[in-house]
Amino acid sequence: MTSILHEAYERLLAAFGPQRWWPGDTPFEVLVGAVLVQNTSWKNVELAITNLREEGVLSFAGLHELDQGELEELIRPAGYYKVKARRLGNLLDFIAQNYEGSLEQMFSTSLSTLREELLGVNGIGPETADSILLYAGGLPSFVVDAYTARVLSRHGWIDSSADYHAIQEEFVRQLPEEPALFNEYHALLVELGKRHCKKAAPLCEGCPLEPLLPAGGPLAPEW
DNA sequence: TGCCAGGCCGGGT
DNA sequence: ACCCGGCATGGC
Repeated sequence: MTSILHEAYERLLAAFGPQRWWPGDTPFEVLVGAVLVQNTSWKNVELAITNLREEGVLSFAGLHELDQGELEELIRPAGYYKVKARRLGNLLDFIAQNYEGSLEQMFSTSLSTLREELLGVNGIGPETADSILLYAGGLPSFVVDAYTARVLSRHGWIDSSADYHAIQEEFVRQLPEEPALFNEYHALLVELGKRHCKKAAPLCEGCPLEPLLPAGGPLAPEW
């Protein structure tokens, strides 16, 4: 009843401990962060979030009514600020039109339906959608990011050309669909990536998963 | 000092 | 169906 991805999870948890992750005091804050963090370090996102909080607009109504130019200036530290202001606007418009501006109402929709709807919003791709579903909504949607793909690829557990959906399917296939597990696992993979699996470092020095390097190739049946 | 960070879109082959 | 440039700031 074990799998290589389950085993990897246990190792990461033992090595790093629980991450208690995704900084954000409210689901709305998490949702905003999910857009702002696109291809950007969390450090920069924190600066932008701080600006929004100090301006008193870190709420649905506050952000939705905000002038686009004002929004751009406030989120500037997060980079791509014009694009992200537009994408945030698109997302808030969507929530206003379909769920009366209520996240609670939005997250009461079925997971698969809501995911498709989010992907229909311009600027919301698979990772951002899954981050919102999992970290803001508490729904079991596994988040795949650049670190996840790199870690799995370097261990030979997936083909380096595997796309988002294929990678996500591996996790769903091997793990129970529990939001708390998906949440913690993604956080652990990001931590692993930061410490041992950066893009420029071909070797994973001191990687806690090193002993797992296999015997049997990618996703060997015995796992 | 250059490279990178928890993507995604649009236009070109 | 791919491939690629554009988007932008702050940290190491």
